[in-house]
Amino acid sequence: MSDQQNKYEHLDEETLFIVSQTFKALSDPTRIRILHLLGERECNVSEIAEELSLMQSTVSHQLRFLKNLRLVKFRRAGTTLFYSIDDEHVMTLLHQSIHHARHD
Amino acid sequence: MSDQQNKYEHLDEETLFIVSQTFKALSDPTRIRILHLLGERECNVSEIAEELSLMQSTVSHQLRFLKNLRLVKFRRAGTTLFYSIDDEHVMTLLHQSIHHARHD
DNA sequence: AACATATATGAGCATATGTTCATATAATAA
DNA sequence: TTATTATATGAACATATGCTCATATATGTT
Repeated sequence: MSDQQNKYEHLDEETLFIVSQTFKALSDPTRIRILHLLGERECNVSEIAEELSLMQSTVSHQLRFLKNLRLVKFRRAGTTLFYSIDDEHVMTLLHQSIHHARHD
Repeated sequence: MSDQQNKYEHLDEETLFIVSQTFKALSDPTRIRILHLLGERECNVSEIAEELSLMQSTVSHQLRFLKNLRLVKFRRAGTTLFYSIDDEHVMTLLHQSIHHARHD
């Protein structure tokens, strides 16, 4: 029989990268606010900026970040882009964390 | 009757702070590796450094970070400090994320 | 075409972050 | 006490991050 040392199974590089990227997306207050708002309703860029008192440019930059990670998606209506959530799993993580922050 | 506008309920500052801090802790590969290892077994500082091929100083700095957020705790045995997980909820978030990273 | 509106993008800047090196501290042993 | 081992800490550095400003692009309108 082989040794019963039960060596530790390291996380592989790819998993580590994906996981850290995901949490990084959720680690910034501005992105959390944007995701939380989009969790309530679909919004265009200027609506987000106004509702959250952010510069249009700030919102646009963060939306690009979130879109690259496929956490949000958008549909076009003329010159207006409506953004919405594209990753329910990440929203679940966010909502769990919010729930715990409030009840701990 | 009042308007049925259903205004958006903003996240309060404190929740936002706690949530972003929590995810920030999980957003760094080194901290993820340390937490994941401690999720398997209690370890002292040098064990962590050796198992993960990190400098003792790096491990110690990150453990302080995690301890400040009360994600880990330690017990003393002579000059040796054994660290272990102190926040099962955050470990749940981590494990969920790892699971999804592997299956998506 | 010219113009208006909505959004995206690049550069610059200030701040935050993570690692390393050198050294300090703490507990124990001789 | 001195030496040894384990861990913590501060400073310095390089890189990453997030915001703002100015401007570009894209669509629609006249």
